[in-house]
Amino acid sequence: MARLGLTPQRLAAEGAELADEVGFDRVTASALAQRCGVKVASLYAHIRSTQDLKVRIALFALNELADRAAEAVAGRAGKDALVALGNVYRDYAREHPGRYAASQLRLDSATAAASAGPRHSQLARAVLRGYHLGEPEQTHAVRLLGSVFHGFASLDLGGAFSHSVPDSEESWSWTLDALDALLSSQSPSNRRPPH
Amino acid sequence: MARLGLTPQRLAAEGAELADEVGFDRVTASALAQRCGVKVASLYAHIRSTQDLKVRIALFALNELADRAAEAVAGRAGKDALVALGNVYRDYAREHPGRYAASQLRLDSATAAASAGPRHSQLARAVLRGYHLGEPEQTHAVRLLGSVFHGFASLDLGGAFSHSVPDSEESWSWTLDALDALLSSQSPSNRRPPH
DNA sequence: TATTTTTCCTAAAGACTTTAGGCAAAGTCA
DNA sequence: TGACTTTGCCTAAAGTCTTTAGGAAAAATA
Repeated sequence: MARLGLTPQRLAAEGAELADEVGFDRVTASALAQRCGVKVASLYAHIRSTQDLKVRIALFALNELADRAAEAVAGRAGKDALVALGNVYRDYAREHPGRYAASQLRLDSATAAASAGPRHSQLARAVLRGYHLGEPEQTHAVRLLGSVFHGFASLDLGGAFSHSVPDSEESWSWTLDALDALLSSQSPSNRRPPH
Repeated sequence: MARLGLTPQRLAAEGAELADEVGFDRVTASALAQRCGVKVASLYAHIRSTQDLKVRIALFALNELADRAAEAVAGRAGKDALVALGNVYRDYAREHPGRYAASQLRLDSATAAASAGPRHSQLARAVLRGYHLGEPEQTHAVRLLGSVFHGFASLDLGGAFSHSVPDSEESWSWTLDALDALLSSQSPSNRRPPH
């Protein structure tokens, strides 16, 4: 009965660790309680349900990922920014597979709107400033970036590219080059920004 | 005790239906048994475990998806083939969200190798024949296509593009145009194939 | 200090998974 | 056809996870 001072935030963070260790789909209230040195029922003072816990982990991961993305994009522009942003997603999926899986959890629209999701779009928009796109091209490009980054990270994480030549790494560089070329050619001026 | 003639294949198909109705993560042996008009324990004559059931549903979905992709690509070339292939994935995710989620289930490498996964790569390669890429560009392009198709379908399904202007549909057309342009520019001849 | 709130606990009910053992239907073979 | 084996379904039961209810002690508040 020594009180441990658990909070929903702390539980989300511990849950994120647990997800990385055993997989997001195996995060249970039982396992988390054990990890925190507490009985299962005690968790229900802090979370409403296991689903609620999973949502909190998802929000935690989305936020952490947005923080990293913001850090990577700051002070960079053009292709540098594009590569830095892409690497954040790819590296996060590799370093924190459980959190990455959590970040893909389906959220209801109110929760999604209050999540760090919009920050991710904003960061993609910031990167695209270097390519001088108008609307609606910029929005399309935001979605393309999201699709490629998420799709690549997801397939890479799933092992779709492993045990096969060439290296996943090479395809990733090639993909970033291709995206840069594509976005540059979409620019109204149709010129590459200065290196 | 009227015997229903269940088989692992039939259970996978019923499981796929169930996944579309309630979501892949809520597919349980209990629910499937109820749906088949059988007691839970009876399922274990056909499947080893719930995990085994999920794997079978995943394989079912991958196969069905590959069949559709093959059908769409047959008799088409160039951009037509690219668009047709992309639409298969996008439409499948929309029509069969549970099956699409199942198709993303992580499989161990032996199972993955025996799945329809390789057929998907082959179909992407077939589409890319129209762009006359050499190696390793073709492999990179296969991966890019996989990333974009999967990423877009996944985000679209997650509602990331809904309730927002412009329409997801427009971004999809734009994306396919962009991919076509990109692949054409990667071609050694650097010329667009005839329309 | 007295009171209220919070955080932990034990207990218990309900759902899902999985194994064990039994019985009758379906398939096999004289 | 009748005996034998196999198969597919059943009931029963044990284990895990979720969730609620109610109680006791620590922490916060007045």
